[in-house]
Amino acid sequence: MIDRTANLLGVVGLAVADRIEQTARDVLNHAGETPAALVVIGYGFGPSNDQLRRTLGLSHPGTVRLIDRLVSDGLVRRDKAADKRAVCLHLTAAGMAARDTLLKERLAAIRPFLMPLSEAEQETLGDLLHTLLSRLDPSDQQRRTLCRLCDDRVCSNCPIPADFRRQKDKT
Amino acid sequence: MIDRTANLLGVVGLAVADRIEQTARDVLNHAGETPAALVVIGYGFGPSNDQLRRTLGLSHPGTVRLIDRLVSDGLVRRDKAADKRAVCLHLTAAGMAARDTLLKERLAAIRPFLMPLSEAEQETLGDLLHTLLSRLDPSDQQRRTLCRLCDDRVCSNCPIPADFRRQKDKT
DNA sequence: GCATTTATGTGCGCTATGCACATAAATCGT
DNA sequence: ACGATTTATGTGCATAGCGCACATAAATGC
Repeated sequence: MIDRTANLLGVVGLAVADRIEQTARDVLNHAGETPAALVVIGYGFGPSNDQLRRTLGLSHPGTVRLIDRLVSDGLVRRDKAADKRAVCLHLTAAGMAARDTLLKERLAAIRPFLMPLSEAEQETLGDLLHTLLSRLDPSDQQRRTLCRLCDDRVCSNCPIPADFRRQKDKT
Repeated sequence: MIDRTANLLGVVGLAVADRIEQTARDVLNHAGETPAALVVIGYGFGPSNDQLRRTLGLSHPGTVRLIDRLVSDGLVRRDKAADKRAVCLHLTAAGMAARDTLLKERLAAIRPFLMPLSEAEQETLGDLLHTLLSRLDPSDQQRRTLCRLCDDRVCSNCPIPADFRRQKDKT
């Protein structure tokens, strides 16, 4: 019986991810992990290339090229870090605007799935998803990966707090 | 309040899609829409390149190359169709085995998200997802796209029946 | 103070995909 | 029934996004 639910979750997950990806492509003209990079850098703690790499689950050269794209689009700056080997990534004003649009459009892309549900059904679903996420027991790294496209402005009582805004847990 | 739920659905959707994609890559050594192609062709109604293209949401040359890959992997055959312009796609024995593995591993990839929930919670979630899907009101084409990775063996009482096994609705 | 580790960047290749074009078969109108 | 249009496939060429192997510079650890 669990497999019936698993299958439905797979269908909905695919549908939701499809819509998010399409939206991100429309907003940024880039696909893959590029939108997630924008969201993560946007927390403003100035991640290094390497920190970002781990959150996005990419190889490090892949991350370098990803940042190259964002820099050449004028959305990201490579600042100097205390550690002179590292870079310290920040959004430009244009980058922040793009990030805002991206997150707004992401929610707009997901909302149609929920609109046909009653308030009560939405509430129940939200609680169940919250419970589901709270029981995943991910590593710190996995938390950040899970939340890499999350809109923290609407994530009250986050079930998997990913400490994006703190510089601790650099691992 | 809907946005809190939308955000959580986005997080879970992304997580589920990530796991499915990773699993598909492990099983097939291919990514993108290749796994979906295997599932859809596996219904055995002998889709044409063009029918498949619409379900996968790819360009037609992209679909030709996708089938090229599956053929050269020995998973798919290009048979002749009644319409002599068209091809008629079928799985080889190896293709059917790969499809079985793929669907099995897909469920295995999703199950860990549900395991920590109680039976009752799983039931409620399944019912809510079923309701959500049943209210999407997609076109016939969208139905097939939604279900392109679906495991019909465990999809009892499908909320969005996608007539894969029937040749009607060739549109 | 030198060997090791860490962080970044570069050369090169590959996969998945799209656009423009070509070709063959079916269909439609007269 | 025949030419014009539409439909289905395939091919040349290009692009985005990514990984591996390698190079280099800064930090770290005896």
